[in-house]
Amino acid sequence: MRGLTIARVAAEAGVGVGTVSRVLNGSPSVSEDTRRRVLAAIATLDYQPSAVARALSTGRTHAVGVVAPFFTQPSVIERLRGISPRLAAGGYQLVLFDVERADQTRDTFRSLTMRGRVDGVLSISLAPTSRETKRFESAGTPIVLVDQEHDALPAISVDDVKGGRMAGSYLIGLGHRRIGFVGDEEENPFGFASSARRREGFEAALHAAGAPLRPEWIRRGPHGRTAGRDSGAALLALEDRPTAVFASSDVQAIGVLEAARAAGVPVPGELSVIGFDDVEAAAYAGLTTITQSLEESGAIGADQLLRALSGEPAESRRLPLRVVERHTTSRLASSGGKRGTGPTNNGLATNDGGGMQ
Amino acid sequence: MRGLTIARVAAEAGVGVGTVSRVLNGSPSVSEDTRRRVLAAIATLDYQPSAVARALSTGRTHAVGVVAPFFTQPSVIERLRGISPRLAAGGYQLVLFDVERADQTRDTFRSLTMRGRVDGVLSISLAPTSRETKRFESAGTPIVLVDQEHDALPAISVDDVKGGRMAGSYLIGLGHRRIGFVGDEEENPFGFASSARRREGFEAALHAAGAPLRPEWIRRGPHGRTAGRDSGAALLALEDRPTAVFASSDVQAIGVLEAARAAGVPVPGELSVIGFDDVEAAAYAGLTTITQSLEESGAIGADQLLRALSGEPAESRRLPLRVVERHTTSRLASSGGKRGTGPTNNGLATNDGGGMQ
DNA sequence: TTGAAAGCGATACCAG
DNA sequence: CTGGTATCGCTTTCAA
Repeated sequence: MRGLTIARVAAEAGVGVGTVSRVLNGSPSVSEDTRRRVLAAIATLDYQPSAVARALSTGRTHAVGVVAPFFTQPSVIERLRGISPRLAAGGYQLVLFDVERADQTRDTFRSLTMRGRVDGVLSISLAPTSRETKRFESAGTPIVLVDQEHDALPAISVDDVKGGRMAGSYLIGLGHRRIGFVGDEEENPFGFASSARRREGFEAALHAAGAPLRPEWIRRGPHGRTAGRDSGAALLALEDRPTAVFASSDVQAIGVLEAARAAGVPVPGELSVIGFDDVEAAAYAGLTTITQSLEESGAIGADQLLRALSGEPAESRRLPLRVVERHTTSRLASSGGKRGTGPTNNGLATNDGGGMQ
Repeated sequence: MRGLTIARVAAEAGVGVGTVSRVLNGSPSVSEDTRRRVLAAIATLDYQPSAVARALSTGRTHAVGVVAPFFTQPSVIERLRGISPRLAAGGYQLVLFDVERADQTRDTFRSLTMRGRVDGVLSISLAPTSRETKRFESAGTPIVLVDQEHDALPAISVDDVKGGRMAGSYLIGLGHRRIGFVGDEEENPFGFASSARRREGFEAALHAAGAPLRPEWIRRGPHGRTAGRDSGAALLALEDRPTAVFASSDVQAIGVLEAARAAGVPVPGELSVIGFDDVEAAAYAGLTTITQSLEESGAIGADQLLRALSGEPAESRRLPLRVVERHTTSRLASSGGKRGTGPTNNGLATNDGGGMQ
């Protein structure tokens, strides 16, 4: 059955196509009797309207494009977990645009401005250039950014510098003075800057406390667990090794934990580790970290985009950061400060919720 | 600039719309000179064709719908990791349909058969009813199933019964006789049956070896890490507790590992644990498991759908299963078999690749 | 309340 | 090689 169109339904019901369309869209100006007849015809024929035809006619696709770099990354997944249900509730489909290479970013944004592709865009960690931004504007396609700040576009962000400072201060508050850092390479083709900002805040905290800042304690490498493990191993191999480490992401922190285990360095006994993000695996690993409410950031971003889609202006939001104390940090043994000593078990947390599926 | 259409470009270039369309689609029958002129006009106007108009005209949306239950689950993510790049390479967009409640399944499949939504469907773990299957057929929408078998539709699957048998035999080969099982509830609204099938195979292996099969060693609960932990704890609290456990998924196995740690039971010293799936976290946790090549299953599913989309018939494929020995299983201490003893470190693996991002 | 017809923005066939 | 036009399937005036 090739062309089961609205015209066929109209014929079956003995009415005009306009009437069928009205029934389809719940228009009140259709007599109850006619409506029943049309509905019957629709059921008999098992008719389903064409989404594209409707989209071409109305100018709305009811689809939202979600742009994400390496969407299988834990932090991105958490954000998607917040985005998906909101979009679905708003009646929008989620079209996923994965970006695995920096040069794909431009192509992706370009294809997204093609009219009729999506009604709106949610961009995670990636920002359009000002030229692309203008394109979106002239195409009438709203775009909301997540995990970044922007002066012209609504964006959901956190204060990374402050987050770095929180991590530094937290460790210093535990009596640590020799503190290492494990983060991303700061020159990257994607333009990611959060790791660098977290490092800045971290260094500021150490500086303010008069703690030493050795260049060899600052390790930057690829984002990932294994790279984090390598950086951690390098740190632990140092003659004058740090007693604590701040990793600018949880996956890197988990790598550091592995390195410590491999080197036989007890955590948090001889090494305290704090991460950043609070992904699901952090709860599982018992990792102390700075939570940035990933899922919520996605949900809020989706909500703002939905607002924009419904005509109201979307707003930028800066989400709060908070230290989540778990089991990988503790007071430095030889110091006599005022904070309590952390637990001593390393590894698997036993009751930290988080429910990995 | 509201209506920047192909007509506007045609006017700008001083040609007909048909010619512009030919240029857009790389038709060879356009003189080099004309082509240049049209291209110039396109550049000047910064024109982008409308995807919906094109879709309505050609009957192809260049989008594929991916249906997945709880897409943030590790195993589903791994499959998506294989799917996404293939689809992108084939020029298709990925429209994600998350299913979180069983009753959404039908709505999802129904909306997917709406013509003009997507050109094809990839369904993970969820199967359409025969009625829905007919709908897809009459709509001309190819559909490929992943993680399930089907007699009328192409499907990418594994032999779950055999997998369960492999797990059971593996543990028996290590000298274990008292072996527990942790899996999903077998009556579930989604109709998932793999956990039940794995249990069947597992029990068959134990039966064949003459190993005891105590009802209290079989635990079924919700799919998830915390539920796995609870089941594991229950198993360990048993007077006559098992010396090994087969969990029908890695997340549940990881829960069992947590329970063992909480109970102070050394793994694999006093308890061997084997999982199923081989998700990324399994490598990280050093978990021995049965790999089912999740990412590859997604890639193959996508490839088959792409074939169907290009006219060739898609084929069903059954993927191989293989035991991946890591550090959570070892020979039963008191037994004198022929296999070597497993490593003794529990928890974090130190060099197992897997590169969690 | 309803039918007829004009778009929506491309593609593709048909002449020339 | 190129222009004109019918067509895709629906929504939305405009009259009646």
